[in-house]
Amino acid sequence: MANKITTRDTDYSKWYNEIVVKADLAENSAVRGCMIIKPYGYAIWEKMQAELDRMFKETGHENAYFPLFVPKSLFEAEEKNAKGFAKECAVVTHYRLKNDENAPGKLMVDPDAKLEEELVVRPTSEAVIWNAYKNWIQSYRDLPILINQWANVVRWEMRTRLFLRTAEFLWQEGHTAHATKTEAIEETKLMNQVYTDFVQNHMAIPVIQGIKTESERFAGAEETYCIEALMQDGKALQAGTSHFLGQNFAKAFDVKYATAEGDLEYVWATSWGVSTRLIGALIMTHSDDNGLVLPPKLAPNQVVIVPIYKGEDQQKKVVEVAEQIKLELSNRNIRVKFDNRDNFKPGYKFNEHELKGVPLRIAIGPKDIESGTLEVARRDTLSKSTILREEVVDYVLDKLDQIQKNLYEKAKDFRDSHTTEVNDFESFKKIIEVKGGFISAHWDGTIETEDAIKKSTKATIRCIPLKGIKENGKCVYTGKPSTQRVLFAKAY
RNA sequence: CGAAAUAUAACGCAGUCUGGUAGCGUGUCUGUUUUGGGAACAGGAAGUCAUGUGUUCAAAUCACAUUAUUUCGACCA
Repeated sequence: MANKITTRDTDYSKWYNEIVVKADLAENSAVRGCMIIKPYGYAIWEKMQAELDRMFKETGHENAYFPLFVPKSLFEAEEKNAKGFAKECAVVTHYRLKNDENAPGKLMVDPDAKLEEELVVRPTSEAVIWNAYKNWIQSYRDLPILINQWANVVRWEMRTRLFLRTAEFLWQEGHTAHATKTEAIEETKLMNQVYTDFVQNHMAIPVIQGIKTESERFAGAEETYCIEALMQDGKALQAGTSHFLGQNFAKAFDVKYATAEGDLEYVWATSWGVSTRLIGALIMTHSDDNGLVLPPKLAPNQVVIVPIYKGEDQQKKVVEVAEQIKLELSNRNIRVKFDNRDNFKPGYKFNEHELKGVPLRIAIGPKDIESGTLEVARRDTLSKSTILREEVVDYVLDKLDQIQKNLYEKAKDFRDSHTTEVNDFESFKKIIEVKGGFISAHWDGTIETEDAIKKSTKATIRCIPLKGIKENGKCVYTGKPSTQRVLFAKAY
């Protein structure tokens, strides 16, 4: 009951449960909405981390680590940011427990150990980081600062949803400081592109790049660039954001640098992040009724070998061939697992690895040994073929590549067929209700209209697409003139 | 915080209306036989029925309160 995850049409629980479970921390615990990432799920996260980290470094960034605790005075320095997060902060007020005299064996918060200044558990790290940057930046020679942090953050949401909105989550947050506005904006766009490349090429999830409207923008940002993906149930998911922060944080933390001309100027800032929410996106984009479907580039095991045999003689022969194939594949950097557990039957293993989303499965039995063949099954299409034993390496390399592409194409076809151009509000309402997905429509650019549409349909503006075509039209709600279509959808 | 539903074994559930021995499936443990799509049989272990109070000869079951969870609102990556 506690672990059941149900969206409107789809029960994702069996897929999630391979990867993550809701943390059952304690009876009557006030901590809700935390998750335990199981080893298999964490292995996927590690793959994602490794690739993102490589991309960050390739674009000139370095990793660093900053404190979990943010003194309240620092936190409130940038007003808009503080206000945006104020309602969802966990706050540390005491630093000690003591024995409870009224309840032997129990502990209580020591009232004498009240902190003079409360500590906010970071919901994001701008405040601590910019407090540090103040001391790191003196001159234009110190710029740019291009730093990324891998960390956990806490956001005490009213309502949590496993994976997509947990109270604590893992993420990376990049925080950069630049001498010029142009350079900072370039950085913001660059990271938006890095996220796009990663999500599309590695996660096989097609995304729309765009900028957020004022009401959806990050608290404290001047412009928020985002990538938006569409899930199989027709709801949109924000997959990654990069923010141009202007000089807001520089002014709040008084971070100035001496220019080459000797003037003092405030620096320009960006921040950008993606979180474990991406694993949720991965599941909800590709999975089918048989369980997870993982893109080869992120699958902890790309190939699993299942042996089939009767009796010890056969077992010996089959295992020998299987080990040999495993070696051949590993030598080509393919992540391969030989499932030689003797206490499960092949059929059980087939189903288990399907549930876990392993892209390719190789079955080897006595018949194959005799004929020099192998049976290879694809997870994405659930189709099986028999191949020659000596072709295995080339075949696997080729198929892994195909699966990666096929998953992307499939997701893209779904996304495209669930993106509808709409020109009047009646169809807007109908499409959102019946079909779901993205709606491309004209908007007059005002918050009032955005709000009214949200109230009436629950759909929000996901983004103003970067690659949108300029065209003159009339706002779908007010009929006022507009120059570009924006993307609406119901969102997670 | 508003509205509704739910809480029984590790997991999924029945039993509650109509009070009277704590049940089923999966998993788990032992043994034997099994292995080309979730094995079969036999035997075993496992539950303060969310918590508290009340009604009753008797409460998983009825009443009241509390807590937690889920879904829908408001909030949000």
